[in-house]
Amino acid sequence: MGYHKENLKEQLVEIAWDICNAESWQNVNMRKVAKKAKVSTTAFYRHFKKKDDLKAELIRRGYELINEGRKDVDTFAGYGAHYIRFGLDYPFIYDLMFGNTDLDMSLYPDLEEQSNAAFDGVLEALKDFMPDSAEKDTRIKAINIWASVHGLVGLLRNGDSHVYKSEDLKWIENNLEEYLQMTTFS
Amino acid sequence: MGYHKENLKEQLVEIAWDICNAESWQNVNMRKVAKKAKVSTTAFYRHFKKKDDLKAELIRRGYELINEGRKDVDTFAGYGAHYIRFGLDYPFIYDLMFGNTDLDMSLYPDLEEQSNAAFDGVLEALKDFMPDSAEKDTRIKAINIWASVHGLVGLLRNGDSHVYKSEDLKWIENNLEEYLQMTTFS
DNA sequence: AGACTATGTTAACTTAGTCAACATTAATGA
DNA sequence: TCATTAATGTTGACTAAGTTAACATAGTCT
Repeated sequence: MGYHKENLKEQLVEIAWDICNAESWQNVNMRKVAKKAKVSTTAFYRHFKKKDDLKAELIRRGYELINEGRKDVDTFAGYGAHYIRFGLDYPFIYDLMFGNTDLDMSLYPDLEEQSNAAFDGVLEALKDFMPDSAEKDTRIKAINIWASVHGLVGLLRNGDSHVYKSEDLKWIENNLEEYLQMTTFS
Repeated sequence: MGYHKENLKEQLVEIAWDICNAESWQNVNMRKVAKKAKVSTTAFYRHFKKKDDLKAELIRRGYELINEGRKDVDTFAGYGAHYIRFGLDYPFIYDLMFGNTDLDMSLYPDLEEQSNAAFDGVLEALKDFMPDSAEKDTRIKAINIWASVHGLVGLLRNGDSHVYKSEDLKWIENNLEEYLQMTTFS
């Protein structure tokens, strides 16, 4: 069974993931992906409507990866550190996920589901950690944590172009859990 | 004096700013900008080496705007709110500034200067606010605040695609100072 | 005036996303 | 079984957009 290729769709996604992961989304183009898969440039369009679909699928897989790894973590700071490490381990995928995706999200419900799951993780973990706080305070705190975790990844990635260079950021990177303790429950 | 146009360079930047501000950087292209300025498409290249230079200039002006407005603010939470409001008032410029700029920063020292100034603002304000903290703790706190402010803008902008929709985010948006107090010095 | 520099235009090249027309392989059902 | 249909692939072409080269003209300086 199979045409020229077995499961070309999956292959294209994996090739795109690899290029994006190694060189950024900017460097993912149809001709390159197709060449690596040894098919014609336009074979892609038998499996996706447009390039954005490919982008959405990479992002979805990024969330999936985060959400899977999350299961092995049990402390609250561990959750945060897990998100941050994902950003550092997959910088270009992360860029794609949290930069300006310019995607019409309504077209990609699967993606939305995974991204909601990622957010829910924070809330759940936080509820366990501060069970006696008012519901609303917990939610506000969750928002704050989510916000700072994602902002921090940006700083850790681009730290060199700002004042807080190597020293502090390196310390944070090597002591993520401690940093999160300090800043989350100060 | 002047050739066909007076200060075409400035004009091009302003046109690009307007388009970007209204429709996002994606919608800024040379042909469109040139047309609005009533010059040929390539006149641009007499004033800039490449399109990235234009992007860098828009980003630089974004920081400039933030830094100027900052002077009118005097409370710490006020600073944070000022940054956040900028992100909400100039969403597409903000995207450009804090998304994946994909710029070779070493080529744009003026830009780096403005962005460092923005970061320094946080540190200065914080020092006044917690003068008796250890130097390092203050810096770590500044990083945390910077991170959460920028993360929050992202959430306020894309809140609809996450769990924490309208309610909480709207409250935060209308009570920025209070939110910052709550989360910064909890 | 003559030479040099700055600014602008036209035409063309390049890269990249996408579509239409056509070809072929697998699946399906009378 | 075999003819029809659906799925998958290829070729060639179109379009949009960034950029360059060659040329033209306007201002400046000695």
